[in-house]
Amino acid sequence: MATTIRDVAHRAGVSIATVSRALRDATSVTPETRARVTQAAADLEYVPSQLGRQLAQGRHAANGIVFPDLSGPYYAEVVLGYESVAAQLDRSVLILSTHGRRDADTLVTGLAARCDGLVVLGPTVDDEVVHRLNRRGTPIVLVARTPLVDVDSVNAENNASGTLLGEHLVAAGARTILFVGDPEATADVAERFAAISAAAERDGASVTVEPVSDFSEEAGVHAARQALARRRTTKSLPDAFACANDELALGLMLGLRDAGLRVPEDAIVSGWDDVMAARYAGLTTVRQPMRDLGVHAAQLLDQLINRTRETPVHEVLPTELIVRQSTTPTAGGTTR
Amino acid sequence: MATTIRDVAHRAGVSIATVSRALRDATSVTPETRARVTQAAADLEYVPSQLGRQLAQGRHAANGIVFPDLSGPYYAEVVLGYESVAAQLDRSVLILSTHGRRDADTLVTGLAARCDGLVVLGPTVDDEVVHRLNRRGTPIVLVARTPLVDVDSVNAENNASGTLLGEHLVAAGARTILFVGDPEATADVAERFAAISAAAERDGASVTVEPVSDFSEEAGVHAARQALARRRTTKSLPDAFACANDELALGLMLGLRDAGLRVPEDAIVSGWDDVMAARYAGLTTVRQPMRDLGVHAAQLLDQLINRTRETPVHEVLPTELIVRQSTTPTAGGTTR
DNA sequence: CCGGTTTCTGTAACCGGTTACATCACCGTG
DNA sequence: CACGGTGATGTAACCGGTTACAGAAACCGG
Repeated sequence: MATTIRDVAHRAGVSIATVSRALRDATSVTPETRARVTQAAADLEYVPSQLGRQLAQGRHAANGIVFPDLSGPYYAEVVLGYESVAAQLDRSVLILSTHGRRDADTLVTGLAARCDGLVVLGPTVDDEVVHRLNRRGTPIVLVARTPLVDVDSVNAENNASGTLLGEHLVAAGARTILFVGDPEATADVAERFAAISAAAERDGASVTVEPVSDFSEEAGVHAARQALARRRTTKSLPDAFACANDELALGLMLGLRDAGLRVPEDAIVSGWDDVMAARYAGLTTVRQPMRDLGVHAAQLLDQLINRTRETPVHEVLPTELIVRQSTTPTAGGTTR
Repeated sequence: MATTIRDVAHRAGVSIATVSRALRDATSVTPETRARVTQAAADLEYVPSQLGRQLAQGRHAANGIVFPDLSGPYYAEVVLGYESVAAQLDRSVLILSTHGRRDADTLVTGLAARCDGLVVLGPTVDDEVVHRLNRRGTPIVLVARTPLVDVDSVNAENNASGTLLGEHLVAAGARTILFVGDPEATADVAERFAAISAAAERDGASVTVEPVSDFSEEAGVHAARQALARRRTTKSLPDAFACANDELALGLMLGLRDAGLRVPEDAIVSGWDDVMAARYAGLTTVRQPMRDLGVHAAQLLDQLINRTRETPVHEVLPTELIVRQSTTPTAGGTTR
């Protein structure tokens, strides 16, 4: 195959150990030999085999990241933040998307064997798998997942923004709020729901739940139809829809408008995440520092890999309420 | 560190060669010894070191992919398609985002040393780097890039859809069309521009160019302002804006509306890519089979790695014109 | 001019697997 | 019963680097 360190050693007239040293340490090698080795390496277009190097050093110099999907902007941004830090630390990033794969457990275990540590993002594998890897000594950081006591985690704040959102909805005129999304699904959603409903009820509104567990646009459209169907019997529609994420909210808005209802005049709608489309749809939502989630995760992971730290850390990053037309009937105009 | 193949061999009372065989080949090992080895491996919770394995086999069992960014849905989708195929082929995927890094060349070269082959996506590194790696024998597939004769490539069709789009714009009433985007920037954009303008001019419209090279939303907003500023002197605004991609188009629409103009009544707008936000903005655009680009690239790359094929292949995947409200004044209503 | 450091380089043992080849036991056949 | 053939297993060489240790050369002060 390619030229090896021995070829270079031979050409430069030195031993392989010297080549190895000359090409890495500036020190501990005479400038002359160093020059000779460098020249020989250049002549032969020598590129050190990372495989040999990694085996000798006993490290992959690579980090893994597991996520459900990259379709939405959410995980993609986290991955980008993660990658940027990893690259700085001179580590490669291995990705694994579990979306729609039943053998996710196996794949994640396989990934773990190919890197020095990994980040597990969102609903991908069971906690059981995380625990197993953790016991085995694999450095792991959880992101956007229910934290486990003995595993590092990074999450976005839900409480404060949820409270703000709840208050905002009531201030915008909501009396009956429907939370769209299953609070049982994940801890994140549970927190959002709890915060929103607590604030809204404190301010005198009533909150009910539409337990949707598939957080997609289609599910949002469907939820709208459900609510409209119920209107026939109950003669009333909720005047606000607080959705567990933006995609649900966007779908819901489509569903409402298809039925001739106007947002925000006839009903106000909020989402969560602030995806790009939310801006164009004028959707009120909560922005998460997605890229920062990735950045922090990479930093924590690096500490674990380098054994700089022993005790687990659980970070919570702040979020921000973004108010747009979908909840501001007074500001005029159907969503532009 | 962890338990090695020698520990297992010792416990099972066999040689390491036998362990190696027993754990991979079903054949060439007695069922009894096989069972004994398997048991020993299980007892010791043995996980084969991928490093050792990779070095011995002389392959990384990993593919790389280089892209500018994951922020838009475009590259993310390609990456997903790529990853899905790679996973099936039991190969890991290493990612590298070059966005805003000046040392992209070095990083890509480094990446190439860590995998068996790689895909280079969009405007990331110079052709010169690609050529160098190619000469060195690294299997490479280019995606969404100007093809090079001796390197595999996968691209989306621009001509047919561009023609359709050009015709559609004129049919929608466009007489004066402004192409927003720099045709000199990339071959892709050049093709789109050529097809659109040829068709439009054939049908009697005139086409001018606003050579924007930053394909961002902000650039779109800016382009709108430019056009509006020019209106003061020329007393006229183009009645159609054909943008090089969706983000430009979305920004442009924002810019026009901020100035009180209605889309599509006062001017029609088209994009290219069909990002998610395009749907919510009602933007007419051209949909590319992004995921398929990734899938095909992974397949081509696999052929290169396994030396199944010698001669370079250049694939062109079909695209589709998606007509929405931004170019259909008759269909009524400002974008919903 | 000598002994003791210091500095540079080479030898060889790793890292943890795979695999060519040798070995050996056992089989059926003439 | 001797012999060639077959199939299971062990031995050891490799993959391509890193690095502990040893040895040699150069340098130092007394």
